[in-house]
Amino acid sequence: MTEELSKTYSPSEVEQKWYKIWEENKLFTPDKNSTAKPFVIVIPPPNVTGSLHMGHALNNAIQDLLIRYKKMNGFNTLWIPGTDHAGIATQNVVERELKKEGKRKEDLGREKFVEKIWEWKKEYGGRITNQLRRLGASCDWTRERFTMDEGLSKAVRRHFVQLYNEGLIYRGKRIINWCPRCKTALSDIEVEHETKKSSLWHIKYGSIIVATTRPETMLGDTAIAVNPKDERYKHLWGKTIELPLVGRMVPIIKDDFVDPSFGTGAVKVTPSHDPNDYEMGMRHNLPFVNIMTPDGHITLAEIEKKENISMLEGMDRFAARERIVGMLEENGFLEKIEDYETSIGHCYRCKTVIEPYLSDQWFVKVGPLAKKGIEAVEKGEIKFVPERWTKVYLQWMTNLRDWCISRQLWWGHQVPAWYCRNGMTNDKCQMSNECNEIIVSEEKPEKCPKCGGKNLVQDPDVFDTWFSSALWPFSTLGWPDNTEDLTKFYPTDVLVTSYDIITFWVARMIMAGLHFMKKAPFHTVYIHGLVKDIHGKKMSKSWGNVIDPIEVIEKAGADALRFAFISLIAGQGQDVKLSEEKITEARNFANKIWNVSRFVMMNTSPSPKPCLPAGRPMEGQGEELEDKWILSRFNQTAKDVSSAIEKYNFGEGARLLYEFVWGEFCDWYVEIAKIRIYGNDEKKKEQASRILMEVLQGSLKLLHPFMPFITEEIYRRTQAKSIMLEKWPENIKADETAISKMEYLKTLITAIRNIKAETGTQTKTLEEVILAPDDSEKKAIIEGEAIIKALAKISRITVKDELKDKPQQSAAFMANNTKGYVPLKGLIDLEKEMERINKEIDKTEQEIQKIKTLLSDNNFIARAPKEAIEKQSARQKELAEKIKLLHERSINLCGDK
RNA sequence: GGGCGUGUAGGUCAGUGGUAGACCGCUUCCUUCACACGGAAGAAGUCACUGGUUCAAGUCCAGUCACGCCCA
Repeated sequence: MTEELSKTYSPSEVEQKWYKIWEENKLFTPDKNSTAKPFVIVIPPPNVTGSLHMGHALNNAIQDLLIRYKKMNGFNTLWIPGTDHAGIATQNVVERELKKEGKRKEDLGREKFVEKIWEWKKEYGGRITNQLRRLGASCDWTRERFTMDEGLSKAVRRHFVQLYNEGLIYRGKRIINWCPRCKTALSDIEVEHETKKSSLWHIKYGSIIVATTRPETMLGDTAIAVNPKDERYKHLWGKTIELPLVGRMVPIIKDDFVDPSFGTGAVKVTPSHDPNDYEMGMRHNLPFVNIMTPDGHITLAEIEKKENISMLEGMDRFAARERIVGMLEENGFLEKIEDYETSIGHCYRCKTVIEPYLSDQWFVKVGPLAKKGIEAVEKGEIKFVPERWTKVYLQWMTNLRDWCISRQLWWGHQVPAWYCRNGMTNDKCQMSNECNEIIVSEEKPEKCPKCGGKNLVQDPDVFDTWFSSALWPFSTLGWPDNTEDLTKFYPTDVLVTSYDIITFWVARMIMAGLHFMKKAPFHTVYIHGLVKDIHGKKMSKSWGNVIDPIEVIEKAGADALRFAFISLIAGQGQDVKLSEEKITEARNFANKIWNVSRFVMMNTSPSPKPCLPAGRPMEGQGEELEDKWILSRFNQTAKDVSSAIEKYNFGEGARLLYEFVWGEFCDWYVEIAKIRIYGNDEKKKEQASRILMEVLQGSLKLLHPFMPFITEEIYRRTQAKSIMLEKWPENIKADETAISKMEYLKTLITAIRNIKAETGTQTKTLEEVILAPDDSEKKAIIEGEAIIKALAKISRITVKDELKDKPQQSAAFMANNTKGYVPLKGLIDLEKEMERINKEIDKTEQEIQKIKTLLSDNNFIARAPKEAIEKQSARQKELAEKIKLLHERSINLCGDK
């Protein structure tokens, strides 16, 4: 009949098989001839050197859910995958590899080193994309892109040249964030600030005392500043004082920037080593004295040579701090040291303390670009989900400083700018020359347009990685060429990402998209939380709390991991706390799906298996009450799951399916269907198995975006067609009467089971149950007689209109408006039963008291809507009945004694 | 300092003004032929606190406390 299915589901046996089939059959590639509306997502490109972590797993599970859902809903879906060259991170990885061989990148030279990275990329670059396949991501791999591909590199060059020609990019000497370990500039957001305990050193500068958190930079001081309103220092205005140790004479200047309440109200000014001091230096025309090498060591090259400080030459910046403080103390310049908390910037890639550093860099003038980006969101062209992230985005966009895009790295897109070195005789000053022309061009220019010289040297710097990933939504589609894909698939639809990247990436994509494509790159930005461990801690190697997604996939299956994630997503984009327990729960759910499918297939007619569209009209057809019920509930579930997904309430969708499949289909419908399945009526048997298969197939479709592998595996055992190509069930018809009848029957059965469990007769089939229902309930009881008998294990149901003579030695219960008695002659433990009843009475009385108070409240009667009042009165009546019954029962019990 | 978020059962979390929910764990019972990764039943709540709005607040508003994150 059916090939044997194992008792437990083994994901490892099926997952990779199906992925291969899907990919080989190009099920992830959009149909070229389709006229259907496209639905497009671009993947947030993971770092090419990375490996899949839980953050990726969550992010891609969501995207895959959307893509699979939309595909089943008739959209021509496209999910573009790819990876990011991640400048610093990748360079660091390969540098570390080199270090193992005892080499530095300088030993190889730039060209060889970059070659080495490409080799590395070739070997390991496919790791993360293969891991995405393990997850089940339905990416169109035929369109896979890498940010350093030829096409994308061309896009970056166009990006730069166009902005430059529009006056939105400039080069200049500014204070930037410098990482002395990576030896490159960083943008403002690549610096992580951390508040740390430090000191505030008070140093005597002649008659003035200045307070500073960075005493070592005093070597580069070129002024002392005070606030012009600060009367304390009036007598010193315009005077000069001698810099301790260094001996240089520096002026005392007035500047509004100085906060009189900070320290002594007088501050040292080091224009080359502090962004605020830089501004002051510019305002007051101060000299700029650099005292540090790019790797964070002291240099005295720009300082007048003096014997007493010569030992500082080449000293590490932190050692120099201690040394200088020591020297100040020895020479009586140190007034005092205070404890002080200060915020210190660190490199986001290597955590080294950032140095504000004066250097030549390329900048994007973001003002005009940000303006468009703000308008697009304010006008609703782009919507953030959850909505609250809009504020974060807008706040950031309105406070933007110009973006430093040049990086002193070897790996990345080299800046397409050439310097004319014509007439240059001295190789020492690399960037200065007599012609002085900068040529910005997508391709290398032949000669200098100004002087005709051919000695052109390209800027050695590369771009910030985000400068290229800003273009991702259209560079992946072929821009700047006007390709078919670009016309067809831009703008994309939804961007799925976590909140930590809104500023890095989302904002920049929006700016670039609006500027170059004149259209926002997506209409919706769905922001999800970060993956944390069960205690809410970030997963990190140093904490030792990392769960590896691939290990989970191997143990529990990708479906389990995905379902665990999705069901953990709350409506508001909170962080997701992943635990082994949640994964186990999801694995158990997969196993439940597997087993109910086994049951259905074991009881289904031989092939060809019926292929019935789920959710067809349910009137007529001679179906039983339970059939109408389950089909109605299926249709409601389909509708509710759709609406949850449309509203990005993915967790809600998962919970609805879990509840329907396990709590309704397995726990109730299958049990009820067994009456016919194991019965003798062939026609009824056929009918039941047909509905079983129908609901199973429908449920598999609804589950598919959540759990792609198991649903395909089972579906293909019932169908030749891939479930990916099936239509999403969308018949909304539901038979409300059937639903309420079944809900009542479930309540009744649970009530009887309860009595049986309390009286220890759970496993026995009891002879009789006596029921006194109201009219509508009576109908349900008659219709559901077989169901009650089978599920509550009762041989006979006696329905009475009125209960005149109360059955002796029986347990009583209420199920909605039905009074019920289970005769239990000789089976009742009187004391226990009495206890149970008293407890029940207490509980019921408490509740009834609450309602009484409410109903006697004139305000409630006057102002509450009619339905609310009616509902409460009905409830009161019901409870009163129950109390009455319980009291009667209590008296009867005494009689029984 | 500014902003955002969170606080509900022992744990982890849902919750849409009108009877407080799920899973795990716990208690009792069940190896019955889809599944012990299972089934049945049950116990377990000061919805952080204080006020306010409302006939009615876990839900809306204000404040307080605790924790977390982001920005400066």
